[in-house]
Amino acid sequence: MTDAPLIVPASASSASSDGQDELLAGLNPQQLEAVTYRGSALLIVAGAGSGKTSVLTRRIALLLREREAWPSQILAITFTNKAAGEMRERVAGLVGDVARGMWISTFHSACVRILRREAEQFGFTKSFTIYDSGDSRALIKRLVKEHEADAYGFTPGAVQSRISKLKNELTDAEGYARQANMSDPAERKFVDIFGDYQRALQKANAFDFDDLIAQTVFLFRAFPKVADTYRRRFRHVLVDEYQDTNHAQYSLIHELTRPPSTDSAPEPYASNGMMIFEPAPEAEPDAPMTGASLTVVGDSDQSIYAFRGADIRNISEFERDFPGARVVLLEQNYRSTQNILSAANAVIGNNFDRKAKNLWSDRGAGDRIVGFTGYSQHDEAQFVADEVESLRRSGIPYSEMAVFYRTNSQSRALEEIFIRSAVPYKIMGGTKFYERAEIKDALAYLVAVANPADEMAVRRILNKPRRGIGDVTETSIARFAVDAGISFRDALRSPGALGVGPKIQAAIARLDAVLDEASAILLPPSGEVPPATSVAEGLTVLLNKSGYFETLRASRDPQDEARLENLDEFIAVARDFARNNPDGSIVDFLTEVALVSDADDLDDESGTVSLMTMHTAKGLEYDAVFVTGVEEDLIPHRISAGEPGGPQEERRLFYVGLTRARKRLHLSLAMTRAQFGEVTVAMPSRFLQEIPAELIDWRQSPGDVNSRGRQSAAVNGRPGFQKYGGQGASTGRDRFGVQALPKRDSLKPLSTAMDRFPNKVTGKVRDNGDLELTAGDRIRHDDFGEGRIEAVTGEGAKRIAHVRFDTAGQKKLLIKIAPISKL
DNA sequence: GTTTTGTCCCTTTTT
DNA sequence: GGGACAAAAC
Repeated sequence: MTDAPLIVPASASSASSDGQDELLAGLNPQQLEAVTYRGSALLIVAGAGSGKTSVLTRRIALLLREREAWPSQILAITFTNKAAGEMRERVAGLVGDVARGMWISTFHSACVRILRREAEQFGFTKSFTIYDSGDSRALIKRLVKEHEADAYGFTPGAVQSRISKLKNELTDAEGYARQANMSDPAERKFVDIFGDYQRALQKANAFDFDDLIAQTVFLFRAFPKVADTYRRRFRHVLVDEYQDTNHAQYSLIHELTRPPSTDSAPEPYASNGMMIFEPAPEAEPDAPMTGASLTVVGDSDQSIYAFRGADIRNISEFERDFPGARVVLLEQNYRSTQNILSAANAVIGNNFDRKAKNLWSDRGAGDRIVGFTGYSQHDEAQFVADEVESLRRSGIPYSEMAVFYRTNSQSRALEEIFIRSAVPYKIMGGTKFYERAEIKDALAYLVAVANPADEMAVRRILNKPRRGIGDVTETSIARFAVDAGISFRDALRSPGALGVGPKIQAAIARLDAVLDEASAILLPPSGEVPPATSVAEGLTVLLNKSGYFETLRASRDPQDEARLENLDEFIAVARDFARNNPDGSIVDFLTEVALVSDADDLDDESGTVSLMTMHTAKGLEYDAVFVTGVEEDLIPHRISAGEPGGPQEERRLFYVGLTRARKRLHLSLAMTRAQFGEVTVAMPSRFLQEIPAELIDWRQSPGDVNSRGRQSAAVNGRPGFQKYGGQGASTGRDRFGVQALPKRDSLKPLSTAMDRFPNKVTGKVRDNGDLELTAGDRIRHDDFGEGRIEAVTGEGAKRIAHVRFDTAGQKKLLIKIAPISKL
């Protein structure tokens, strides 16, 4: 354990004012230095939970309060939009309204802002579309087909990831072609596809995710004057989660923090006439301007995006890249109890190529980590659900609990059991809202209006809803467009010229009219700026008059009902947007929607447990955390084994998961796991063995199953549940400090004795219709045996029975689907 | 042109 | 055990 150094660094800034005292209050010496150090470059190595967000916000606040910088001179980059919003709020909380002019955003949002301003410089318009991975995959798929590249073993996915990797390395299509081995036919194919892909994007007036960064760097390099504008403007650049930056992002930072070229005159206006910076407070007209001061915050132990091109060297070689850089280490953890930290430290200590770092906490040992081994993933999920309920009863709100897993597909079993057990939950990510087909359709309608050059979008809505425009017609439209030298969208204006039947002509004319009608609302020809509410209005017009809504309403597919609800929600999003951005345009709306991420959905909606992948969990913290599926081939994931650095990255990912917990940490696994229909036997993850045994309190350990396991024999039912979910928890005096079982044997393979595992919760559901139950009734449950109803709450399909089972403890059940019968 | 059936993958992680 | 996609049936 590290001792806190007692040296207080000399504050670099001038005599402290009252405001400064307030900003510096409660900081430890290292944090204080991180906040007050002034120099060209500062690296803050911030271990998990070491208060880096607080340091970053105070650093910004101090710059503002001490008048060292105008808000407009600050650029802060965060990993998610949500983090950006929070940081903005916290800075505003410290210094008030001044915070307004700052750029606090993600790399992608910041680049979009720059690109929209400068788009005309290189052949795009301000209203360019942003292609998400789905869009670009669709485009690549078409190209792969056109080039018959599958003969060379190219799959769309492989091509996409290769292009993405190249772009993250700032290699563009021409650059790649120049150095490619053109004697290899497969290589030639790839070069062609890459080139066509880039041309298609340009033609569609669109950027993909990687382009947003890479093209901004190219822009800066090709137009030094443009770059200078931003270099003069941003005097303080701060980057969070620096360990997860890729080469393109690193280069962007490098470009931005370079001194402006001395020969170009300061230009407070961007090429389009927009004023982009206020004159510096103390302008020194003759002195050459230095580069912006750079502050980066990161923790190489939490680098988990190498697969996306993140380069850990960006952080490990920071001092080489930015000579004279100061490095500050934050090692005191203010988040977790020592037991949790010790486990995390032990795990991460197994990564050999890292700089030693020891997080410590003064919050006391805390509870031991709870371990549980289920028979199946359902069993594991039931443990989580029961434990969630027990924690809830002990006073932790649902919103302070989170369940993590390695892969999105693992969420299904958890979800099933949570629904059954009436545990309110929310899934972060998974099939994301904006990736649902109906939402993508609605977006395509909007894009077709906002950026008619985007042929993909127009094609997408051509026959949605079905209006009899099939492949054949689509091809004739495309051919006509090419022949006439007009866009695909404009070809829809002359249905008569397409050589298709009258019915189809009429359908095309109707679609054309709908798009025009919406266009009149969203982009009035008069040139006046429509109110932000026009987005929702235009969207409603599009969905109504295109017949999209009508078709869904007429359908008797139950899924279409859900689609309608999603679209209603989407319109609500548009209304919300108008409320928050009174001056927002349709392009702004589309930008915002394109750049939202999983983590951004995390409303502070109290009262639901959050389910998410460990990746999504980065940067978040909860009182109680469940890390599930702690098995070989899952974490570390099977695929990572073959990748260089793979297992180490998996270990960091696991470490990130562990360190999210403040007070309660649960590790669970299943002995068997069904993967695409097939049941496979699972092994405990190697990472479990890396945690000192005395830190884990196994409610049901992998060893229990194989060895004599007194607890298994104890009850002829479900020992695990009984033991913790039953008496102990229900009395309310619960867990804090209570020492439980003696520690179990170390981990062993789970291969045998599955039948000795008595506790098998299944994913079974049953439709009980409107089974009437009241307090006092006795029931029988397929998995839990007999019990007594203590209360019934909720209404209709959401009626919940609160049951005390004779052997399985206290549970909530959703009556409609629980496999129960009244006795 | 649309609907239904059948086959083949699949599962890392995401801005 | 399901979703995407293609072939076959309407």
